[in-house]
Amino acid sequence: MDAGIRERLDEFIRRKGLRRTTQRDAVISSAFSKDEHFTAEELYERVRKKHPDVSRATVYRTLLLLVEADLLRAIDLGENQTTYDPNFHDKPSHNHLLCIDCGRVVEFEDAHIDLLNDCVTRRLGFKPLRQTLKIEGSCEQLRRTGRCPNLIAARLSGKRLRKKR
Amino acid sequence: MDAGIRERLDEFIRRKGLRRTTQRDAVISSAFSKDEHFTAEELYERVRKKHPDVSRATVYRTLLLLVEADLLRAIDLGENQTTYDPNFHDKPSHNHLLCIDCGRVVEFEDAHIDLLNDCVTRRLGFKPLRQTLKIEGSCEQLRRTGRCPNLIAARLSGKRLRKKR
DNA sequence: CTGATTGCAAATGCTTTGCACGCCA
DNA sequence: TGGCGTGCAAAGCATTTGCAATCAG
Repeated sequence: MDAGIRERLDEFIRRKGLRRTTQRDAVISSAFSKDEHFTAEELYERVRKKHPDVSRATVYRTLLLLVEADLLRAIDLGENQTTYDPNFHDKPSHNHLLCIDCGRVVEFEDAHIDLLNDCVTRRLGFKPLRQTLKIEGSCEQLRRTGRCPNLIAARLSGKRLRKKR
Repeated sequence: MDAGIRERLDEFIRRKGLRRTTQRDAVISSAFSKDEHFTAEELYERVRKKHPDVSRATVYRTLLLLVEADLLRAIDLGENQTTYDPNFHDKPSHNHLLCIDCGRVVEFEDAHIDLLNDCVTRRLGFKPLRQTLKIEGSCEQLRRTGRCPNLIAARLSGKRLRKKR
């Protein structure tokens, strides 16, 4: 876990008069152990591997804290559960592209987007605080060659492709 | 209800071998009776005013159809329920700005956004299909003058301001 | 007629909560 | 010691679904 995160966390804990507990630490270190997105349930399972005594409730409660501290971002990837993104600390203004063919999620940054948001928002009389851009697209390689490495990987891993919506 | 919508709907019904029923028609005409966003529950109540016999299940099932037909768009405004937007037929690529002060949702269009999405997406090897940009901002007028007409209106109408997330 | 559609109530699935106990500061 | 934090199970909520009855074409 990145030092900047630890620092911001400490500051948050201090400011809110919270306490550091074994369970809380376990959840937090699992949350930031990879840079992959995860759902509450996935994190719960990941935590349980090392700390089988942490309850689901604590995972949910800690997630709420982390989102409030802005260490984690809750994003909507179109499934019926909240997805959490641990990468906003390093890349504060990245966005997501979802492949409708294989469900892959690509994070990307683009300097123009911030500028654009700023213009649009001010024009309307608001001050921009946060923006979420989600692009859905289809895989060009799949269309042209009939094959897409991600699609194949997704099938092999048994990952559910995408649902409706 | 706009003629273009009726037309697209008929085409959809024909293509899928669906049937036209009183309940379905009631739900659909309520959905497009205003250009306001709504939740399933809100639509259910609106429908019941004129057709007290329509069930909640039918409302949900019809909403699914309308989204599939791309007549309605399911959007995520940060509450824990899906919001439906009936304005995508007229403004296919508009986006949403949410005021964190009063919860107001402003729809806006900007020509640059489509271009930007296109560039970003192709650069990553995908073909853009649909994008969702949600900007959250605070009200400048409120900050400067301490008053915002929308905030006051929202309070008066008892509309819940925003929840977490 | 026949399969699509409906209402009802039960089921789902994610997330939150009430409560009594335990533990950090 | 005073509360904050925890686990458990129950509760909440939005949404979906099984089923028998009903209706459109």
